[in-house]
Amino acid sequence: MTKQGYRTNSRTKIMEFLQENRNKTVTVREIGIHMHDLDCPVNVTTIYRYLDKLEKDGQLMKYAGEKGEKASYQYVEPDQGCDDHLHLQCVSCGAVIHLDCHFMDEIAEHIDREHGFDLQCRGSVIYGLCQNCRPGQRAHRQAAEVKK
Amino acid sequence: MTKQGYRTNSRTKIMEFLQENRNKTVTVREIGIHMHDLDCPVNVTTIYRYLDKLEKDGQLMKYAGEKGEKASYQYVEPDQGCDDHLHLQCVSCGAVIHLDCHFMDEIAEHIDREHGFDLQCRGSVIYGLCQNCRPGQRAHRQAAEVKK
DNA sequence: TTGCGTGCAAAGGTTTTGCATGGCA
DNA sequence: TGCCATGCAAAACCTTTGCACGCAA
Repeated sequence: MTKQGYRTNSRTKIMEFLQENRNKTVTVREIGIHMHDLDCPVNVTTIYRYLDKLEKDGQLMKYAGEKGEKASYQYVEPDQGCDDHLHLQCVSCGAVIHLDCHFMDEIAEHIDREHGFDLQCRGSVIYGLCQNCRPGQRAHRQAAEVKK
Repeated sequence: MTKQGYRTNSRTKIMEFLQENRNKTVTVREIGIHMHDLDCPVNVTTIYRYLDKLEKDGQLMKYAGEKGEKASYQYVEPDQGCDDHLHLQCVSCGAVIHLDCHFMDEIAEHIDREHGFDLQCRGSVIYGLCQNCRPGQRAHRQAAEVKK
């Protein structure tokens, strides 16, 4: 983790937004819109640069792109150890589930022993439907609608 | 699976390339370069359209983007059932391993029962290092070099 | 002949880079 | 004051779309 850098109004608000949405991923565009709504418009360049920095510092996970969309980012607790477990993301509402249970060890072990493959959790995403979005559940899809 | 469409020289060669590389993913750019090397240059538009068609027909799996790169595609056997198992991709050489063993059921079941999550294999990729590319192995990295 | 495939040009979108300015420490 | 952060403009990419023409069946 490198040094903190300056604390500016923009960065503070972006970080707040990331932390509020730590249970799912957000895109650069969404951050931009949010900042605009806050009457604190920020250039996309600034967002990209700040996010790159945060990712290098390990405070952010970057996903190449969710199902054909563009890159998305997710805040991670500094000590959450997101490198040790896989992540499930709901394709409907965007929620991210951290698979940090005992079973994670079994997966890594099986893949290692049976397939000779050394798992790398950072950047790996398993898609599907979360509890709330599965058919038959009452649909909690507000988040999904917001996305476009 | 929809109808076959016309058989043209370009399509034949693109399909051959996809099948030759069925053990890993390829990008539109790589296909373009390959076609150029074959003295059979094809417009990128054509590649995109053909790939879209193949994906709709289920002969191709499309990945949103591998580790920050752009979309990549992989040929799948018509009856390979790639919707039923996850895929491991080596970040070094690009090889893809089909996780179509008994353990796949355990993963899906655990994720379902413990996390209420309905797995969706298509598009999900787990990254890591394959047998040949793991440190300590003799490095088979020709493929990795080709990529850039 | 008919309809699909292809190339070209252009557009839309995301992300990056250079440069000058402004602001935090 | 000295960096670092920011905005702006421009560029580099990736991908899609419209249109006209060519070619397979």
